Amino acid sequence: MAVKVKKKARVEAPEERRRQLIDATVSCIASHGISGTTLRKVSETAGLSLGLVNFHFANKDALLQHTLRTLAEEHHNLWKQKMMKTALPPVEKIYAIVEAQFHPKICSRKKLAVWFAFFGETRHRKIYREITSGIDAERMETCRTLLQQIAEERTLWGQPDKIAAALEALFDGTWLNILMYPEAFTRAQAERQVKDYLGLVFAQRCSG
Amino acid sequence: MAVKVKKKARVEAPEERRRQLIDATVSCIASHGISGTTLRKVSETAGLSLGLVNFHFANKDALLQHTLRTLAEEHHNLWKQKMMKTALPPVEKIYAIVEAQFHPKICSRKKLAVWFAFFGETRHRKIYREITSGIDAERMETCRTLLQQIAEERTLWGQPDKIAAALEALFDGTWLNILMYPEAFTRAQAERQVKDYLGLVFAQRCSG
DNA sequence: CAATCCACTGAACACTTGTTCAATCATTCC
DNA sequence: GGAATGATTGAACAAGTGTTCAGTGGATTG
Repeated sequence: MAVKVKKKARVEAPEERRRQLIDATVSCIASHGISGTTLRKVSETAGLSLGLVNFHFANKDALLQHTLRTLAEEHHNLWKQKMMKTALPPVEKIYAIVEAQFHPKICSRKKLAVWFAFFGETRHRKIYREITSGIDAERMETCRTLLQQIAEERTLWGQPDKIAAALEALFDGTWLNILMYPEAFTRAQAERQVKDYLGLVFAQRCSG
Repeated sequence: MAVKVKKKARVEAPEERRRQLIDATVSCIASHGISGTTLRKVSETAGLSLGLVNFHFANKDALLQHTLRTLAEEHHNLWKQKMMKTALPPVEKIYAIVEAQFHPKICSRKKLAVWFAFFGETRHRKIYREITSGIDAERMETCRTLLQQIAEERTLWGQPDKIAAALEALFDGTWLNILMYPEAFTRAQAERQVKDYLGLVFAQRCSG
């Protein structure tokens, strides 16, 4: 009966264990909030012992930081990759960034809950802000550059940096709406909403 | 030397004490997050004794709920009042709602920190969502109605409910940007940003 | 096989938490 | 003035927290 099912090994590679613990942390934050995320709950969710958390992470705060960093990297990798894949036209590249923002892998309710749990703590834990600010700034700058390129070939209704800022706000705002009122706001609607805004900005309605 | 300075009375009217405790809670959440807000810190911030918190509020959770409700009511009262004050034209009424959203009394960094601290907990504490959903829905419905009225007298670039949803996202998104990157995003800029969006939607660029 | 290594365990520790409650104090009422 | 009322205090308590660490055992090496 010794089927070769990948059972939970008693001993695993450190990276694998860290990943398991981070996954468990994401689940815990999503269902109990940061204030309700204890090391006991994390270890229990991961099916591991309490002491193991402090073995793989210096302390609880390090675990939380790694969790946020993992989410941030995942997001960063996705929009970067999606954007690179698309060939030349800048308009399509911006749309690719929008699609990455609302990709199921990134924009699940569970992960949104974790994102906003951290956002809610950014004021007094500036390390959290530092972790996210990097990718936020890079994406916004990328959008600004793309908009600048678009502006050279067609009339844009607004300045590129203003539009990039509005885009950033739409990203975060629609995320929050999906998190709080998932019955009223969906990923697909949010994606359409942001694209509609871009369509409004791009349209050469009455090219004089 | 007995100047009639309003010193902290040892005994105060219950409502006054409750207000003091809620103010202290706002300060605590803003500087330590919800997870770092303890009854000891709240009572210390308020300059009152520990036991008094549980005397005026059933428990810690009741205190937090009253705090959120107070913020929600303050916001609701402001935009309602600002909107009523403005005379007839619906366009001006929408602008009044925008201005209320970014009014210094509502949109201070301190209060934004508290708002997002609660947003970060809404997934597992549905009571928080219930408290805010009421005013959110009412404001969005009001905007939708106003946009419908505007659509009757001029061409609107988009459907009223879609625009109302985008407006909602812009409100929340700009709030988050101000909270996280106050050096890069200000209240005034945010207000202008939202108004620019409305300008884009309202403009009869090439009225055929 | 024996020895070494190190991921792993969970009991134990010091500390903080929310909550309770008997005692205290200022005020109000007769 | 004296009693009654009710707001206020802070010590005490049980429950839960993050962290430590001596010990366990499965894998790897010689």
